[in-house]
Amino acid sequence: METRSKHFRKRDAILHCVQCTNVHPSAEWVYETVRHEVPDISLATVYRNLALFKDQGLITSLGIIKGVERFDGNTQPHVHFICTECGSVVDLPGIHVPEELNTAVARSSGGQVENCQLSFTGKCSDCCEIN
Amino acid sequence: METRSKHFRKRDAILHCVQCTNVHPSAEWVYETVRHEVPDISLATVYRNLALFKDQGLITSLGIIKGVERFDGNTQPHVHFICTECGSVVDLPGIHVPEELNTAVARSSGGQVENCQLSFTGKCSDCCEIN
DNA sequence: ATGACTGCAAAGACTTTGCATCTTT
DNA sequence: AAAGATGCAAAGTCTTTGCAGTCAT
Repeated sequence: METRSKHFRKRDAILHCVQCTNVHPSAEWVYETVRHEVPDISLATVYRNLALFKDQGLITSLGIIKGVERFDGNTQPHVHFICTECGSVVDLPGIHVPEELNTAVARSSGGQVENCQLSFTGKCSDCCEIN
Repeated sequence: METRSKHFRKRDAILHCVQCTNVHPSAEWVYETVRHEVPDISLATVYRNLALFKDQGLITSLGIIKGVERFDGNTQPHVHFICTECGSVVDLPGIHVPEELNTAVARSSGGQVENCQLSFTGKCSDCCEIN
C-alpha cells in the first residue's frame, strides 16, 4: 500500500492524531501536532478532514468549548469532565448513563433518540492548585 | 418603579423574554422577539445583557447548537432533547441524573465538580414526520 | 458630574469555501 | 481524462468591543 500511504498520508496522519490522543483536541491542536510529522499540511486540510471523519462516524465532536470545537477519537459512549477554567477535557471511565434513562427518554421524547451526552463541568485539579 | 421601568426597560425585556419561553432561544431569537415590544433595541444590547445574566446566574447557556449559542431561563438542572435536524430543544422533565453519579464523579475527578449536563440528541417528532 | 446603559459600526475569532494545482487511476 | 486531495487566501458566521451619546442620580 505504498500508493495509498502517499496519497493519503495527510489524511491518515490527521485521523491517527485524533485517535491516539486523549486531549480531545481542537482543529488547531491537530494542525500543530500533525505539522511535526507533515510540515507542509495546511489548516484547511485539517478542518476538511475532521469534518469528513465526523460525517463518517470515525470521530465525534464534543461540541464547542470556549469557542472552539473539540473532537474525540473514541467513539464509544463515555462521560466527560470539562474544566471551565482551562478547557481541558478528561474522560470519566467509571461513570455510565444508566440504561433505564435511555429507554425512558425514548418513550417520552416522541422522536428518534440517537445519542446521549453527559458531561460534568467544574475546575480540574490543576486549576484548583493554581488558585 | 416608573423610573426603573424606563431605565431598565430593555434589560428587563430581554430577561423576561428568555425566562418566559421554552424554546431555549438564541441571541438572534431574543432580539427579534423583544423588538416587537421595544423596536429600538439593538443586537449588541441583547448580547451584552445575555452575557451579564449568564454571569449573574439568572440564565444558563446550553452551549452552541448548530453554530449558535442557546440560552435557558430555567436554571434548575434538567435534561434536554436536542434535534440534530432543526436544532429545536425541549426539556425532558421526567428524566434526572441519578445522585450517585454526581458523587461518583466528585470522587473520581480530582477537581471541583460544579455542574452536570445531560442531553439526548436525535430527530424530533416534527422532523421525523417531514422525512 | 458621575456612573450606567445603549446604538452603531468595526473588529475579532473560528470555520468554511472557491479556485488552481498536483496525484492517482 | 476524470476524480480526489490539498494549499492558499478570501469569504462567512456569530459574537464582542470601542466610542460617542443618552439617561438617572
